[in-house]
Amino acid sequence: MPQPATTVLAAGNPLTCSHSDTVARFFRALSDPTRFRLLEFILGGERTTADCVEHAEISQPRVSVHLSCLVDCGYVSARRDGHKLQYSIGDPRIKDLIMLARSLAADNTTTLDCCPRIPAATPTQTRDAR
Amino acid sequence: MPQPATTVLAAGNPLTCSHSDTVARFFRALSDPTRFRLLEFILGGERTTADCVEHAEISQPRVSVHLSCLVDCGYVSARRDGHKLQYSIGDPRIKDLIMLARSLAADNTTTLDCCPRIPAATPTQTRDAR
DNA sequence: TGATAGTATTCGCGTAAGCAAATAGTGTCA
DNA sequence: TGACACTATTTGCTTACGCGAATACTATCA
Repeated sequence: MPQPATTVLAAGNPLTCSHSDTVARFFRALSDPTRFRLLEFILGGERTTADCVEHAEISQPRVSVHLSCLVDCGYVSARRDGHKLQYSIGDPRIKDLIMLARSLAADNTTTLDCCPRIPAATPTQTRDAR
Repeated sequence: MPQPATTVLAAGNPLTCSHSDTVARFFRALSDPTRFRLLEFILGGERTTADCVEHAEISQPRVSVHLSCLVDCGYVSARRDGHKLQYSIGDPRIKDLIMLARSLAADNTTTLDCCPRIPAATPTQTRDAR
């Protein structure tokens, strides 16, 4: 189903000026399993850093970096609550994005898992997380 | 807006079994600028490998690898046409995903570009990207 | 205002993954 | 079936980036 290049651009939005590289950077934030799991966790409700550390099972500094990244990329927003920081999803469209991706990924699990270009889902392979 | 963790899972879809790592892998395919640009290019209509090579301005072997990756991850499908291969978008939801991401990324361009966790949009760049 | 809980930064390391160049493989048509 | 157009793989290199460990910073409250 070949579509002219203008189809996307003429969809009635002002997004045509959004450079591809920026969108790729945006996706990059979700391409790390740890970060993506953190986002999913926060998608389930407001979470403190401590919650995230416990959930992610990695060091606090690492979680801090990942959360900062998610904030910078616009996925989550932080709110101070006494000593702690509370993280939550800032935009309802994030949920749509995740669910859409889940749906698409689910339909391609077999080939996805075999893609040699993106070898294993587990970085720093110390544990057999498969 | 804190939501219970069950909200996503009880949304009436069977996607709960789709592991986070698989979805992260799915996103990984779009996290590379070259690959993402190729996908956008193909989104504009059916393209041959030669078209993609010309568009991406990298070597044919590299393009081949990227296209294979996009096929494996379910973004595009390939069709033989004489000597050539024709690539096209396989699923209309892909377009939705891209447009949603474009929209979200556009709203966060400033912070996105400053995220030190995802340094520069240009790989293999000799300049000091900080 | 000082103690401290909570968060962020720096450092060094190792793997992931992008690239070009060379080359091998495969499908199509004369 | 051989020649050729097109596509995929291999090799070697370099950079990106995730990790833990150590440590520095900072906001809050007694």
